[in-house]
Amino acid sequence: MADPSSELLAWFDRTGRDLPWRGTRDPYAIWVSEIMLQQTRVETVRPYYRRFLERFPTPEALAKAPIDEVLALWSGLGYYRRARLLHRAAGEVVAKGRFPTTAAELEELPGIGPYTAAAVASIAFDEAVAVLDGNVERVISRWIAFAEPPRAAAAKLRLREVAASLLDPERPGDSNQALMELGALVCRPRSPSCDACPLVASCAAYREGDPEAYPLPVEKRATERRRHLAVLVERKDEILLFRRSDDEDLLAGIWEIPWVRLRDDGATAELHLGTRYGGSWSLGETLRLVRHGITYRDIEVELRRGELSEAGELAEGAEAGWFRRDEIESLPTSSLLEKLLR
DNA sequence: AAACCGTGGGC
DNA sequence: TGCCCAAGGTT
Repeated sequence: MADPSSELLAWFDRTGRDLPWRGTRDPYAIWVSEIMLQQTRVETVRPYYRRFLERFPTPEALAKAPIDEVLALWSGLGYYRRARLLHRAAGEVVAKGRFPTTAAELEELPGIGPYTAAAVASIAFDEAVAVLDGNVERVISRWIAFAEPPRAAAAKLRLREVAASLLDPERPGDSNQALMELGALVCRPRSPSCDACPLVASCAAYREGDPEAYPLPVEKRATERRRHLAVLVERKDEILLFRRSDDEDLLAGIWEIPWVRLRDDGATAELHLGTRYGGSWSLGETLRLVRHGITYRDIEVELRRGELSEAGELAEGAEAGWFRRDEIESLPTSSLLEKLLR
């Protein structure tokens, strides 16, 4: 009874959180939760998950919805490509006529990689396949004092092997979730609570005395900062928005207020949103400039005083329109717009 | 393989 | 403030 696998599962049974996507065996619901949870915290996902499943309770409901409605429910969650791929994959499931039941089959769907395939297969279908997410990487790296950064494919393979050795074949879904839960609550990136850890007795990093030393750091690229200017343009009770082209890499198909890149000296240097704009808007409408800051990974958007002077036109694939605030809720938007209207 | 995609919380 | 980094996948 003192083997690590049993200790881990017993700990999970005792202290595991009661999350909305636990307590269901519906593979579709579990799938949706796993997509939303990609690189996204549990507390952020909660409200989105509830609304999304309420509106799209089945793959059929999701598949037949227009993509803009899917994106509207995803608005503010980030990584919008996830929503597009989920929508596309739902169409494939419906076309196929049945839900994929193995990790190998699941991984063929767009947006489902090794992690998500293993998570859905183990949780919904009891397939004894180990997940390797950021939590498991950290837990296992510490448990075996893994001496290389979890970057190369070979390193990940090794970590997954060890994770698999901790799997209870009778309860693979709970075993996987236990490892992730442990990483999220106890074996945290900083200040792990080794006192509360069910694996402490066999943890190599703990024995060495400095569990935080693992996993070994992955080299990170330098980030470039760019400054932008964003402007809220209003006329009466309407706001001017632009819909970014579906071909954009960043925020494809998302409605936003106009923002432009600034040169280092603060002058407008480059037009964003795939748009050109300027005098053509200023047809007597009120230009209201708002102060606000928002940061994408390496892009700072700053709302501040500015002059719009260049004449312009809409770029290929982009679209412009005036909307009342109550209409904007049903549009695909980003957090920039959501914060602005808050 | 490395770079890219959004956002928010924690320190 | 600035930086880390989160239930990753795609290219």
